[in-house]
Amino acid sequence: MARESGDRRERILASAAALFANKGVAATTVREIADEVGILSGSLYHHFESKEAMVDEIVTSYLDDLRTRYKRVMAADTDPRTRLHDLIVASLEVVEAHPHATEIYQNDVNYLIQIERFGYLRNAGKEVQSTWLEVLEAGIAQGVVREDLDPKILYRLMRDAVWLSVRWFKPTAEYPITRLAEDCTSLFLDGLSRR
Amino acid sequence: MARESGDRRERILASAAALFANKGVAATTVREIADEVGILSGSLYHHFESKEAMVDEIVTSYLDDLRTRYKRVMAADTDPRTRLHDLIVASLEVVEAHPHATEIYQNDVNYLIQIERFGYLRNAGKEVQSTWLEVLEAGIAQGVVREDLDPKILYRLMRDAVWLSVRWFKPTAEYPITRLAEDCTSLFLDGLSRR
DNA sequence: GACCGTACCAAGCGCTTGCTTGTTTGGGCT
DNA sequence: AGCCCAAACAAGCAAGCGCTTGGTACGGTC
Repeated sequence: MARESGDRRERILASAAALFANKGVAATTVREIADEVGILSGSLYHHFESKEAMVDEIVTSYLDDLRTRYKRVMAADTDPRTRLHDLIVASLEVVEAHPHATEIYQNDVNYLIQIERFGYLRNAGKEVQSTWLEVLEAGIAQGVVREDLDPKILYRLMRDAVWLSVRWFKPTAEYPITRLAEDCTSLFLDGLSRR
Repeated sequence: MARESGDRRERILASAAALFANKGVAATTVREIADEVGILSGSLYHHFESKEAMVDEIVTSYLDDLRTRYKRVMAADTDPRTRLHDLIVASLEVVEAHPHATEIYQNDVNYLIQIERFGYLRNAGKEVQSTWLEVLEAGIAQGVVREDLDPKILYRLMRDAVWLSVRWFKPTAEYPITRLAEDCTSLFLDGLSRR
């Protein structure tokens, strides 16, 4: 029994993440989480300090993974166009690896951010933005990206399109995540007009 | 006093909308709404049947406005490129007219949709989608839109980029909403690559 | 000046929330 | 066999929830 205790913890986190993603953090009760796992609500507190602690663990591991992948993209010696593509790929891979955490972050940042414990979310958002801006501005400087569009606005439009795919994208054999990444890159870089 | 009763109702709705948008519907309490208006929570029920009724009224008027504007766009005898632009403009105008309602819809559809009363939200989403698809498919048929990108995926990417602008866009004199509409249209149609 | 209806207050009901507490269970180790 | 201790249960607490109720203040109408 004791040797499976890690399993239980993970199962609780997985159930909690799914519920948080589908119903929202505030609308999910600890009793619902416990029901999903098949224990009583009080027993959750043997594994976690609080409901907030569960959210925290889910979101933190999500952001850690994201940061790691972005750093890898920026460490490579590549041109802006490739980097933009690689950022999109990295983001979509994170969406695939942490679908629930992504949805929680997208839906509930506003709510979470006003809880003291989650103040760090402000910095996380800024970090991500500056990574994208670095690439876009390098692109403008090198003359491969249009300079009549504000990079910040470009970033926000792309960001929402890419991250919100978590709400609708379910990878299949015919349309895997790599294909979505290609289509995103192609849409943003070349547009949907036939030429 | 009686002659200003409509005012009160509107003030309650406005306060409720702002709170729902910022904290989420589930995380906003009737006491908070009442505090904002300066009355006690019980007094809200003189003006509204329930908390759900407030949400309903906010969301319904938002969707009504959206439907009206989309119909106007589709009624005009214009080419696909213009129509796409006009749909973007119409959407951003609705964002501007109903910022809180837009945010509530974007953040809380998942939560609301599972409440019986808000079942109609399913149809609303489908209606909007089919309007965009109609335009995109006409564009493909007329050879002005690339046919190597799935229209449904195009729609979803554009939809999230456009609607989620409610979270960050604050119109100014230098960058009004019309400019954002132009930039969106330009990004989606032509891409961000310099050519 | 008696009456009416609107708008609100004061109090609190029944229920659910996140969380705590004291106790029981049962496999692993000596 | 005897003990240990992680893991779960059973019960329930205080706080907060949406909402209801009975009463009051007061401008408008006849």
